[in-house]
Amino acid sequence: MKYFVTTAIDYTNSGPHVGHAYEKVLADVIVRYRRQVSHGNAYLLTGVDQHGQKVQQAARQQGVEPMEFAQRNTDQFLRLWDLLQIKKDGWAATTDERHKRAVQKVLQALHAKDELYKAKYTGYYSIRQEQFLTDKDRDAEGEFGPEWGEVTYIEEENWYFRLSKHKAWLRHYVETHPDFVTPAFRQTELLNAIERLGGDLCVSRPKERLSWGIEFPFDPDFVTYVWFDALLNYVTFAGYLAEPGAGLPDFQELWPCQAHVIGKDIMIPAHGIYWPVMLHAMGFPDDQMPKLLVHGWWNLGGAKMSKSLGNVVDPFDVVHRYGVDALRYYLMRDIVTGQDGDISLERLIGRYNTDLANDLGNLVNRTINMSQRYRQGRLHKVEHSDPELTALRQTALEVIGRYHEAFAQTLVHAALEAAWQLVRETNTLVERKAPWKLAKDPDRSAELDAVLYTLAECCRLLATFVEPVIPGAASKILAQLQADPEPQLTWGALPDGHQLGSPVPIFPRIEAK
RNA sequence: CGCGGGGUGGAGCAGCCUGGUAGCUCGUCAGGCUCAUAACCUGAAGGUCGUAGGUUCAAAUCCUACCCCCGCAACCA
Repeated sequence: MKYFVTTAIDYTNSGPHVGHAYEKVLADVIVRYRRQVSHGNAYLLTGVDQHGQKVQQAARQQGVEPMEFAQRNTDQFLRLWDLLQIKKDGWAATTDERHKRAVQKVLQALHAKDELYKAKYTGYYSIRQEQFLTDKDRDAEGEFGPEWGEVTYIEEENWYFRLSKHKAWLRHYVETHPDFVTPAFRQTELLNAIERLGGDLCVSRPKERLSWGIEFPFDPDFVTYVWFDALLNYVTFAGYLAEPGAGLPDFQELWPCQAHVIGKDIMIPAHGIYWPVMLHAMGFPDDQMPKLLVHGWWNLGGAKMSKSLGNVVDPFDVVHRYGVDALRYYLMRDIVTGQDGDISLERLIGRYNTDLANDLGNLVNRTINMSQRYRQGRLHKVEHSDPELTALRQTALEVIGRYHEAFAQTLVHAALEAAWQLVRETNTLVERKAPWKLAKDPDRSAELDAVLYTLAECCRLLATFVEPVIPGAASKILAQLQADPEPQLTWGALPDGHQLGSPVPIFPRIEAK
């Protein structure tokens, strides 16, 4: 079994902003941690949602084919994930033929089980916005405003999924599986939403209205509703119903998914209601249900980031100006997983300069430098009973425990906080032991060796602690230590006689503009 | 009674689930060190943890009521 994590697949009607980046970094960090503790047995799936009306509309506005338009935005996302060092194992693009075929098989199977039915729908329809309107779309006077353009009352046939039939099952499932949703407070919200659940889910769109989608295998005048198509990516790209030789993973190896990493906006109804019910209807037993990890939002100056307000932060720009380590570290450090945060470039620079440059980077630099200066970079793993060194080693062991504990609850900020306790105490030890004084006293030569070894070993551990969050920097630290790049979260992995490399600042300070 | 989140030293945030000396970063003040990226270390000032009750030997943490702020059409993590 592999530890399987997915992200939401991003909608390709426009390019990425920093919120998209946050989610992918979070998922990547979780998977990188799991790879550390399970010798690489983890799998990250991310991708793009390319079908649907908004894409078709946006493409038309620009006068290009939907596929071309979607591909353009897809390329943007791919470029960003590369830039952000997102180590994805699978790529879910919903126009992939393998996905389409699997979705059609699911539709066919649900149809055969009488989970789908065809019915007429009547309602108000906005031609300009190409969508049905509900009472919520009415203005204060109870009218549909001019933003909707011409509104007509129409009748349309569609396919429906028997959602409400499974309401009781879903309520019971969520109530009896408190780990279905993380963080816990979201479960209340979900249960409330389940109670309000009314009718069934319309899962088709007539082709004459929307051509950009997956065709119904048993009724070619219809295409699949975009959410129904999109949610299935989590199984289709994990190998569910895949044909032999399709180049997809072995489904048994991955499923059930340990964490669908999603934003709070798409928990209800898509991931908290539609998705588990779809799986249940498809025949997935309760012990094969996935888990949800719901994250918060980055606001800007206290306001929600939105394309229409134009207050979005461009992740390409941030990486270009401050580097990928600065962005990844900031996104993971300055928000509590699950809560909202407020993004600030001043704080990003501050976090980078104090935590990474001053505290961690400088510690590594001074450690290696002193070893080079006093011992030509060669470590001596000597026995000692120095209480301060013993205490620091004890701290290191405690931090290993807290690090695992934090990740067990996917509290990335807590893992980093734990690591920084070790950073601080190691820096304190340098002051206390003052190796530059020990170096002048031949009688304390063994003590100096013990100190230098302890410092180097702490640096090695710290590199491992930060690897999930800032993998590039971590490997640079390990390279300068000339340590084994394989993570070893135990004390004493550096052997006696180990030769360190040369110190080069890893996090150059960002100077204020 | 729509749903949910939040209110912790000057600023920004942890801690609350699993009650027990209030913690981190920045800022301010005073010292130390010189190995290091003018980085590092120590000490100090500064908080009745939104308000009022309750439970308890003990409450930022649990319970009740109230006050204030934020989000909940679409784009959208």
